[in-house]
Amino acid sequence: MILNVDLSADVPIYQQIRDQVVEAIAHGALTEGSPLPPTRTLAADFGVNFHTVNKAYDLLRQEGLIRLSRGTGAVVTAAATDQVLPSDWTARARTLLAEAVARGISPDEVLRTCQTLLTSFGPAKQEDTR
Amino acid sequence: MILNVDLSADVPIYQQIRDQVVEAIAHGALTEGSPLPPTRTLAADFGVNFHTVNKAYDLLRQEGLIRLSRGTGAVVTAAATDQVLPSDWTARARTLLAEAVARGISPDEVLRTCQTLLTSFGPAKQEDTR
Amino acid sequence: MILNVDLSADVPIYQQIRDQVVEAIAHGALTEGSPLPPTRTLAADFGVNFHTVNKAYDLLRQEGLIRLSRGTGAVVTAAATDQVLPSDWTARARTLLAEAVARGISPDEVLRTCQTLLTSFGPAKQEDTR
Amino acid sequence: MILNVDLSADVPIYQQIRDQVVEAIAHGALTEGSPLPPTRTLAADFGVNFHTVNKAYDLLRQEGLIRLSRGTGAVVTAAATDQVLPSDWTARARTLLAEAVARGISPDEVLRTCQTLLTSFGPAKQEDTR
DNA sequence: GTGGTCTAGACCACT
DNA sequence: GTGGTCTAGACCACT
Repeated sequence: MILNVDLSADVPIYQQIRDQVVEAIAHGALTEGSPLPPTRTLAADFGVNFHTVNKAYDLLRQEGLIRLSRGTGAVVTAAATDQVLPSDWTARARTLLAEAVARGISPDEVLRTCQTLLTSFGPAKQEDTR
Repeated sequence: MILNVDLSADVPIYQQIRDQVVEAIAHGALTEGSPLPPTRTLAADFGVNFHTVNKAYDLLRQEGLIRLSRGTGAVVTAAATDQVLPSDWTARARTLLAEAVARGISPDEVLRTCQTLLTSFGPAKQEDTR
Repeated sequence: MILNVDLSADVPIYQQIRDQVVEAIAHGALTEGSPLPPTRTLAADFGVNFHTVNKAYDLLRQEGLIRLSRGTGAVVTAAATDQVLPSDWTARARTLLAEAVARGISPDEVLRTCQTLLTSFGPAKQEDTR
Repeated sequence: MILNVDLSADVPIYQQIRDQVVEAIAHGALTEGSPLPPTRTLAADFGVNFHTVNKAYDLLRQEGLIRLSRGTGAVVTAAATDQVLPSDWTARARTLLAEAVARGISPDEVLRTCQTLLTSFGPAKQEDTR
């Protein structure tokens, strides 16, 4: 897993780390049981404060995507069993999609973009077993 | 246009108002030139301070979705002419979609949800059944 | 003189009219004594309210660039005799130039842009006398 | 960094603060990572309400020039990487320059003034005379 | 009558 | 201790 943080971006660093872990899980680069780098290692790599990485991991834990334990470190949790999108996700999606449409982009074009983004996730899961 | 604010939600009230205006524009409930309620009127309807509505309107103005002038009040701006999704929109969409997939929802299911949300926007204009 | 107003722009229409008259004078398309179109004519051409054009003309009058009289209509005033830039102009220029530099554009590049804009004004004054 | 606000000027106080921070960045008095004074401290210094400073900082944040976070306060963002002047900047510059020329100032004189203003920005970085 | 600005003061969220 | 949000109320600018 390769993470990149942009120290000068307007998105908080902990949020960037959280987002990239989420995307890595979606891509299948991280699967159930995959260990995440120790917070201190990651912090050293990025040259950021240890607490910043800690905060990202804590966010992911709150979202139920990773498990933290003293000995084992951080590992990816099994995907949730319930297959319904939480209503707050739908609300955020509605607003985001509305934003594009309100700016004059056609719904078709927006959907195509979503499809492109989604297909970039799916395939990785069929872990190539050569 | 029907707006609802949830005073106890963790999303700031001004953001909720902004989001709902964006959605109303996407739905076609508000179109180019449509007047928005005066800040103070809307504030009274919601039982919130007019400054809160003011901030929402100011956000929308900065996003180029509405125009504000003292005498005339707030009116919806024409949709932008450029039809490309800004890269920052795509980045936000990528993260949001990844979040659903990382939670174990299948990409197909996520796409269907997006499609449902999007069709609730577009059709309003094609609704004439002649 | 050809004026264009963008009804959907975020810049107020009266401001757009004012700006374009200023630019026409700078270009030499309008010189001392040149008549401006009657406000009602211009308003009809643009499909805007008569008061909007009126406001633009009043702004120009306050700036000393045109003269208004009931019979004669609006005519361009002689260029001011004092050849110094008012301090408030310099202040506005300072802020505008600083904005570009603060965003990482090199001062040289900014100056070149100013020069290009300025040379587009000058030549027109040598009214071709064929 | 030395800031001055003129309470009796027609330019809003929050705009004056915003402009001066922009100029300080252009001058190199504030560089990437430089902390800005806490909103409440600055407000006390000027004898204005902290909300006024807040609005100025919020503007700067939206322009991407500073970053705000609760614990850390306000710090200057890295300069943008793209080196092109946005078209809206050029439009504003065109109008401003036209204004000077329309008042009878020679384009050469205007350009010289721009150059003087610009050289007051750049050199701060090259000032090391080793 | 409309939005725009500013003051004053409270409480909250995050560090 | 820092910014973020919200309320309450005043006065101003422009239509």
